Amino acid sequence: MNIRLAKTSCLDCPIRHRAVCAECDDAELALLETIKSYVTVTKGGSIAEAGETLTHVSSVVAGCATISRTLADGRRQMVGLLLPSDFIGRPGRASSAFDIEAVSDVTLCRFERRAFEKLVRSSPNVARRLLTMTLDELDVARDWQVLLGRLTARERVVRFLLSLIRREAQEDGSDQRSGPVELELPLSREAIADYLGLTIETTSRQFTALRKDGLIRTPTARSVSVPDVSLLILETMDDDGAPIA
Amino acid sequence: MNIRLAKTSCLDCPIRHRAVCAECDDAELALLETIKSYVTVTKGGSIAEAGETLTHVSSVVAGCATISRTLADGRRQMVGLLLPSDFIGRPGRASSAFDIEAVSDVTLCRFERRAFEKLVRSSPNVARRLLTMTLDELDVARDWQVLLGRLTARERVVRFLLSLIRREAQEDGSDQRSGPVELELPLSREAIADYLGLTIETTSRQFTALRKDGLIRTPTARSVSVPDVSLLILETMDDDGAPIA
DNA sequence: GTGTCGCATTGATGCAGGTCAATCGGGCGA
DNA sequence: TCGCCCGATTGACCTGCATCAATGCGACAC
Repeated sequence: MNIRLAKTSCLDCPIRHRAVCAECDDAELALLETIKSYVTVTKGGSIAEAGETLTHVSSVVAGCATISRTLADGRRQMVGLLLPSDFIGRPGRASSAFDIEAVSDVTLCRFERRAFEKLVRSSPNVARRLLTMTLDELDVARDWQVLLGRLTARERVVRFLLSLIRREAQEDGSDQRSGPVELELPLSREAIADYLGLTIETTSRQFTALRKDGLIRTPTARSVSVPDVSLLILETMDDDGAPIA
Repeated sequence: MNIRLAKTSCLDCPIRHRAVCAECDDAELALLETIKSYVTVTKGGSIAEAGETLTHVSSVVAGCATISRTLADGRRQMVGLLLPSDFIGRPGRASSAFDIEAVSDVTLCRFERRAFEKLVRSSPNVARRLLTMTLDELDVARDWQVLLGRLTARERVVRFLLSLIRREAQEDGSDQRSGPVELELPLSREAIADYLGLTIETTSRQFTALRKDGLIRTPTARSVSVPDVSLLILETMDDDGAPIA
C-alpha cells in the first residue's frame, strides 16, 4: 500500500506555492527538505484511521483523499475532501477523529510529527500558513454544514458540481462563471452520496434529472459535461435572481 | 445595542485561562491590555453580518452568540455556537462569511483588528493558541456535519443535550457520564431547530418524545432535567452497545 | 465472444420529517 | 385581574428522500 519515492527538491514541487510551505523562505525550506519523505498510498488504501496514533503529518502532492466517519450501523458521512496542497494532521494532536482514505493513488509529502511540531514552533511562516489554511477549512466545513442541514437533494448535487468547477478554475486561474466545462469526477456515486448526506439512489436520480433538464450531460458515469455553467449557477438562485446563499 | 464597559484587568478575567490569551506571558498580556476594550451586545443584537467589514476581533467573555447563515428564502442553518472564551473573527480576513448574533446579552473583549494582527505576528503564544482553538472548532464543525448529514431527529436532539452537558461539565471540571443533571438551555426551540437542521415542530416533538420515554423532564421550556445521563448516552449507542460514532 | 463482477440506474413503495393550522400557556403591561 | 403576545406544543396531512429490489452496462478475464 505504501510506496516510498525518491526525494524531489521542494523547488520543483507542484504544490510549492499553495501548501503549508507556501510562505517558507529558503532557510525554512532547507529545513523541511531534511525531514520530509514521499509516500504513495494506492487507491482505496487508508491514510489514517479514527483514533489511531499518527506518527506523521503530510501534504497531499497528487491524488484525492476523503475525510469521513462511519457510524456503527454503517451510515457514513464525508466531512472533508483532500486535494493537492491540502494538509493532513495537526500539530499538538496525535490522532485524527476521522478516517482518511485514498480515493485515487495519493502521493504524500510527509514529515515526522515531532519534528514538524518543532518546526512550527520555530518557524512563524509555517505556523501562519497553517492557521490560514485551517481557517479556510473551517469556512468550507461551515458551508458544508449549511448544505447538509438545509439544501434539497438537487441543490446539493448542483453545489457539488459547482464546487468542483470552482476548484478546477482556481487551479488554472481561469474564471469559470459561464460557458461550457468538462469535469472528471474524482468520486464514485457512493462517495458523492456520502459527501452530500444522501443515498446513492437519490444522488443518481438527481444526476438523471439534471441531464433530462439539459443542465449537464454524462458521457461516462465518471465525467460530466456542463454546456453552460451559468445555467447551473441559476439553480442556486431563488426566483428573484438573488443567490440562495 | 453596544454598551461600553470599564476596563477590567486581564488577571481578573473569567476566561483568562481558556481564551485566545490563555498562553500569554505577562509581557504579552500587558500589550493586550493596551489594545483591548469591553463591549456588551444586548440580546438579539447583531455582532457581525455576513460580508460586512469587521474592524475588531473579540473574545466572548460572557453570554451566548450564534454563527449562522440565512438563505434568500428564509431557510436558516446555525454553524457555530459561541460561549465564553470563544473567539470571533480571524486575522488576515476582514469579513465573516456568516452572521453572528447575540442570543443573550453578550460581553465581548475586543481588539482592533489591525493591532491584533500585528500582535499575532509578534507573539507566537497567541498565534499558537489561535491555531489550537481553530483546529478544535474544525473538529466541532465536522462532528456537526455528521450530525446534519446522517443522524435522525431524535439522535440530533440527544446529541445536542449531551453536548451542552459535556460543555457544562468541563467548565466545573466535573465528569458527567451518569447521574442526574439540570440544564438551562441557552437557545429557543427555533434556534435549536436551526442548530440541528430541523423544523421547530420536529424539534418540539422530539423533546416531547424524550419526555414521554422518561429520559428528560422539562420543568420550563428553557430548562431540561435529566434524571440519568447514562440513559441519554445509551441512546447514542447501537443495540450491541457500541457507540454509533 | 461470453461470463461475471462492480458500479450505476431505474422502479415501486414506505416513512421520517416537513408543512399548515389550531391551541396552549407563561410573562407582562395596563 | 384581565387581555395580549409570543414562543411552544399538538394535530392532520403531505412529500422528498430512503428503502428494497430489479435491471443495465462497461471493464476485464478467459
